[in-house]
Amino acid sequence: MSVEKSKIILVDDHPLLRKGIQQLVALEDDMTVIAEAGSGEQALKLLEGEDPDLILLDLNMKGMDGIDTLKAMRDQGVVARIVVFTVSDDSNDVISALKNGADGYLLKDMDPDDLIERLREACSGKMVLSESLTELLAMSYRVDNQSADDVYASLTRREKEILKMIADGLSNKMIGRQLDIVEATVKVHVKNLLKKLGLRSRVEAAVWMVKRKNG
Amino acid sequence: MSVEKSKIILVDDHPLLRKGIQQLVALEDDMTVIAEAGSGEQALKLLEGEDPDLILLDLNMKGMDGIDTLKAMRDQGVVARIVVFTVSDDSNDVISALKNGADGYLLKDMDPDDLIERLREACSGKMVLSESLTELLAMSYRVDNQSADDVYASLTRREKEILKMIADGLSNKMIGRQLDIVEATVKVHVKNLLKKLGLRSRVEAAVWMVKRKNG
DNA sequence: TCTCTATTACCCCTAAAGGGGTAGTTCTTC
DNA sequence: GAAGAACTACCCCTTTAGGGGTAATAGAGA
Repeated sequence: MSVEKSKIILVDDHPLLRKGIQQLVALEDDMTVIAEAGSGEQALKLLEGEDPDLILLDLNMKGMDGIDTLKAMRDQGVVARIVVFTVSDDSNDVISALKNGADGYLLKDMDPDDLIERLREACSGKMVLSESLTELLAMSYRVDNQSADDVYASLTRREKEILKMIADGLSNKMIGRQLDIVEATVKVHVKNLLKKLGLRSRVEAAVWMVKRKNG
Repeated sequence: MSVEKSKIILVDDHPLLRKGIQQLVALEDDMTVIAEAGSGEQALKLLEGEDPDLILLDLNMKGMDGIDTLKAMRDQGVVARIVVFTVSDDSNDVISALKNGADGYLLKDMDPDDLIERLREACSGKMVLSESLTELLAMSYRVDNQSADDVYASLTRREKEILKMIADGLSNKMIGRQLDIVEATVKVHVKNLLKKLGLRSRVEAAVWMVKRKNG
């Protein structure tokens, strides 16, 4: 029997780019683009009826952004390989994508032949990353060791103060009471410090803080 | 001028016991019972109009229990001294009460004269505890050192498993997905392990777990 | 002076957490 | 076989958390 083609879905808000990739993939006999979406919302709807092997996902989209779309897909229980395909080589984006269940992170400026090869690898279950990201990722691994202090240093006085209280198990309301500011303001600081630390919840923040101190 | 009497509020669902204490206090010239409540809800309502120096609070009440009432009082910003007065010498109750802002913990089987003396001490700002609780409290201090493992050992296999995942920052939904059980069941386990560990939130649980491992 | 950052406070909204209850199953233990 | 513990799943409910936005104010620095 003939080899079954890998089913790919493209999610990008640039129709031209989608067209380009689609034609590129069409030249290969072991993969095929079965659907396209111009937004995260559209992609999520699409996935209710499709069962792709690979989803190529842009990060910078209008409306729901790529990371949110990625989160939502995983929350929906999508089992397909999801590879982020974007222009951003911002380390926060890369880490954030990987943390949220991306199986790869490719930059849009890569060579077309290389892209096809990477997609093939991704379909076969391999984690794919653009070369230029290796160094960046290597640095991010050091976050747990030394550059954690750099991230911590980027916090404002208030944020550090609140982070400590989070690690003490205080709720936003209690923190506000202790600092004599309203809960809503505490939430603003929490929101900002989570973003700076690249964490997703106060639980992660608390653990991060404790490990930083004595781990 | 004459010394101002310490104002006491009694919260207990046994009218007879309230009466007894009230009469006992009435014999003293430096303290007075200004109000009584038969339930936590009633006590909270009462506190909107009263400004006592001391609140004597029963733990085992119908409806809202003593700990919840205590929490609610502190959340409402009640500044009065709050002393728990109960029959329970369960260490969890004692610790829980102290964690939630109690200024003392007295057992109901104590000598009446002794009680009055303790109330007087409480009014003057001293932390009061029944003698038989000293050993119990001493043990609880060791929780942070060695007997933490005993508490941990009291967790079921499932609870330990989930506690680890909490420390990894996973949400209940994610934990459920990973263990292939519904989120509601995860919440049951979380609820139970929090109670066993005497903690109030998953944040505290996560920190507890991390400190236990490498702290 | 103008700009940037930090801090504060609010609006909107959804999702997550947590506490109470009941209840069925399985498995062990007495 | 009865009793208890563990695990599962659901009901109810309120509170907490988190993410998006706008905006005012104060202070530091170009």
